[in-house]
Amino acid sequence: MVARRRLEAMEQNRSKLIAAGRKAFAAEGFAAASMDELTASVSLTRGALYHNFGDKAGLLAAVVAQVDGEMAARAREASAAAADGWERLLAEGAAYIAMALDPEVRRIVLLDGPAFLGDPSRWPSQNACLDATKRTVAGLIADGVMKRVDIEAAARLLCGAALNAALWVAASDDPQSVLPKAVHAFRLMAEGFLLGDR
Amino acid sequence: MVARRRLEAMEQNRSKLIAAGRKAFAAEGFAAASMDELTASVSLTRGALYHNFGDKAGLLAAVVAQVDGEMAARAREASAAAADGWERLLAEGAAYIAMALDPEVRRIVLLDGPAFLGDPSRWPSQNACLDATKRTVAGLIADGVMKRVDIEAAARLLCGAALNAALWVAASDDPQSVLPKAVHAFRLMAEGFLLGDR
DNA sequence: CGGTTGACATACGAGACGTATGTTATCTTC
DNA sequence: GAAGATAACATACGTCTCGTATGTCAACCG
Repeated sequence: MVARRRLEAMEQNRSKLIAAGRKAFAAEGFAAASMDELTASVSLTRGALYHNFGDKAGLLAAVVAQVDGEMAARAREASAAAADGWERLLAEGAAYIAMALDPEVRRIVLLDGPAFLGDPSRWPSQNACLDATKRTVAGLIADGVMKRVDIEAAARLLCGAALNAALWVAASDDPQSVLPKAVHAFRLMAEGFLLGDR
Repeated sequence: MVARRRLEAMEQNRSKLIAAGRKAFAAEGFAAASMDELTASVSLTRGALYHNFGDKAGLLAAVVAQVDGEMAARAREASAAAADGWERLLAEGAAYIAMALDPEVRRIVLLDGPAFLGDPSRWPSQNACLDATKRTVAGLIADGVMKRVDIEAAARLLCGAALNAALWVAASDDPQSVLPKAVHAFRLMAEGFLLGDR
């Protein structure tokens, strides 16, 4: 407690800053968040921030990576509970829609992330949604379940549909009542990729 | 030329500011654009800006409304050229994907717009993409072409898929080669909403 | 044990936004 | 037709923010 190792203390400060970033960015948005207030809220100064993350966008990238990692974990849970490969794709989609109900996810990953960090597929954290969907789609095409379509195109469309539906659900007046509508429509649309008729 | 009517001059200044906003926001992004430089580029000062648009976000809203209006016009053109109702939906989707190749549309309407103005469906300009798609979907359901699904949900998913695919196309290294892949995948996915099998 | 390095704090400067105040041309009203 | 009122800007100011440059202190190392 008294004499911590240097790296250990540094890692602790990084965690505190990232945690403060999640709160501030989610509450006020990236642009409006003040780095002075943010760092002071964890008893540090901007010196620590610029030393660890380079600039304000660097902290955003670190926050996005953390949230994105948690999203990937939840997606894997939903995926594991599914029976076959096709149900796995649908489960992942429903999971992403549900995840976007979290204000942190919505504001940080879906709005400010693309606006201030550029295209999600070029993030260091590699956007969990896209990555998982691409793998699932690739498997379904190989198994002859899905029509032969460009993997990245299908993944982009599916993720885009899911995340956009999620933004709608979150912005609606009664999220809980429109969520099933979104999930149902997503399922129908995804079935457009199914081979045969069933 | 010499003694213009008051309202006419004011409308001209508004137009100049909006035009400057389109350039600056597209080139530097909303957050990085300086209102001093922007107003000076059309021989005005920030006084004119704050008098006409209230604040910086007000100018963004005006710019978004203008670009959004142009998008709606182009969507109507694409729609009018289509044979039946279903082809009209696909044509609109393809048109939106193509439109997002324009850096102005991408940066202003798809990235900064949602981030700084909130959910597109609550914009004063009412988001052309969403609105047109909703009308088309409603017609197709009434005609028994599409499955009975929540209209807003279907429109949101279709627009989300199209716009997200567009962001992918735009961010790719060779946009012209991936665009057909995106359009093809969009068509397949939309067919999930079709009644019957063909 | 003294020098060095790294992690962080502090001080500073450059802009940027929004507002409050001033200025001028146009419109109204008697 | 002239004076007051109003609208459309310009100007000046204060406050905030980010990024950097400099300072400082504890931890490490030979």
